[in-house]
Order: sequence, then C-alpha cells, then structure tokens
Amino acid sequence: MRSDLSRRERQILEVIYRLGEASANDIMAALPESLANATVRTQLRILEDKGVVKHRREGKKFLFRPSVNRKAAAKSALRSVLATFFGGSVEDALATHLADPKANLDAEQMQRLRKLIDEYEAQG
Amino acid sequence: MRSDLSRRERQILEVIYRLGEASANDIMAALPESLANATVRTQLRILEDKGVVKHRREGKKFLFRPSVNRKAAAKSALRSVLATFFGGSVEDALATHLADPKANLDAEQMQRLRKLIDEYEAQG
DNA sequence: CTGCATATGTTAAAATATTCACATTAACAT
DNA sequence: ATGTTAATGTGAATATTTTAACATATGCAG
Repeated sequence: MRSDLSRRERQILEVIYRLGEASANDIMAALPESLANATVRTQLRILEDKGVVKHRREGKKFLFRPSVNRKAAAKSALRSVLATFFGGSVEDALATHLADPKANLDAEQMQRLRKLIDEYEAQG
Repeated sequence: MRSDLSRRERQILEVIYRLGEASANDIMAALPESLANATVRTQLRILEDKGVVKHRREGKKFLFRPSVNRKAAAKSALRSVLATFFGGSVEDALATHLADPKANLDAEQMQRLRKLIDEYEAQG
C-alpha cells in the first residue's frame, strides 16, 4: 500500500481495494467510524487528484476503484510486509501464517500450496 | 502495522521494525529523505507516548525498539495484507510471490516450504 | 416540467501532524 | 574539575489533514 498517503487516505484506499469498486456511501458504510459523506468525498477527490483512484459514473453516483491494478498493488504490499517483518523470507511468513490458529487451511488449500511449489520448481 | 499512526510515525516505526533496535541517528540515516535529528526525536517521543515504542539507554544514547513484539506485529501485518489484497487466501499470496522474478527461491528454501506444509498437515 | 430525493462541487474553519532552532544534559578524556 | 563532543528536552511556527456546512446538479416520479 502506498506510503505517501495520509492516514485517512490510506484507510479509504484500503476499503476500496477490499470492495473492488465503491461509491462514497459504500465507503462510508464500510468504515469503522462514522464520517460525514462530504468528508469521504473530499478524501476521494484527493485520492483522485493524486492519481490513486479513478471513478466512473453509474446513474447519478460515482463508483471509485484503484487506478493501480490489484495485482501490482498486492505484490508491492506483500513484498513490503515480507521485507519489514520477515527479513524478506517467504518461508518465515508462511510459517507464521500456518502457526496462526485462524489460518485453518483445508485439504484443498494445502494441495494448492503443494502444486504451486511443484510448478515453481519445475520451471525455476 | 498499526493504522492509527500518522504517516511519519508509521514510516519511522517501520524503520525500527526493520532494524530491530535503533537510535535517532540510525533512523535518520535509514530514512530516504533527510530530516533534522530533532524531527526524528519528536516522532520517537510521540511514538513512545502512544506506547508503540520504548527505549533503553546505552551510553549517552537512546535505543528504541517496538513495544509490541515482532512476531505479533508480523502476524497482524501479514493478515491485513492477505485480507485486503488476497481475499484472505495465502495460496493466492504465495502464487503472487512466486510469480515475482525477484523472489528467486533456491532449493533449500523450497524444501523449507514443503516441510512447513508437511508439518502442518501432520498435525492439522 | 416541477418537485423531491439523492448525488456531487466548493470552500474554509478546525484539528492534527510536522518540522526544527535553541536549550539543556550526559559521558568521557584530559 | 573542566572542556568538548554528542546526545536528548522543549516549545512553538508552519504545513498538512480532516472535517463538514452550504451550494449546486442529476435522475426520476407524477
């Protein structure tokens, strides 16, 4: 997630990433604390000025989405967490995640993980 | 990473996480842009007031470290990225990471990944 | 085409964050 | 002890962020 954004801007951008596409009202509803509609729209305008989000019109409302595609943002955010907290080690990260009771992977998910590793090794 | 921190506070906290323990000067040096020493110390004081970091004295300098241990912070940061960008799916995250040319895992790392999965499955 | 409900546009006050100069204190060598 | 160097403490100006009131526009029903 971009680090040159203010606290509120980041928070709102994160909501947009989670929702994929969202109106000012959607965002307002998704925020943990209650903000005036106008406040959310101000932040959206700022984010748009910064080139972080874009919008399209649908009926009379604006729907906002990130202008950087999710994949790229995801890769960048993940790399950042790996670097900051795991010394860049994806193994450490996986170990941490698996140790978390909330992870709770089922057989199918385990199989997908195995397959990913196999495939990576196959071409490496 | 805590989301109730200002931009600068987050940036500085991230540096501290990367370094493990750091003095005001260490942090100043690690920052991409140049800030006055007093500025960094002000932020450290704020972070300490907020209970985010603590310090110990060594000679005449203060060494700061996060007050929340790295493991817990790491787990939380990772979960957040997974939720925001990968719909909570660690498989998607691993796939994204492996697809990144910069990842470049060696045989040993691959083996560690496999072992983690095996062990997880062994206990379920 | 008029009114109503629901959006967005604009602007500016208030709150918060950011910055750093200057003052003070601490360690250490002489 | 005293001077020197290198830290930390304090306070306050400046900049940015955050907030939302008020104005305007849009879609739609009648």
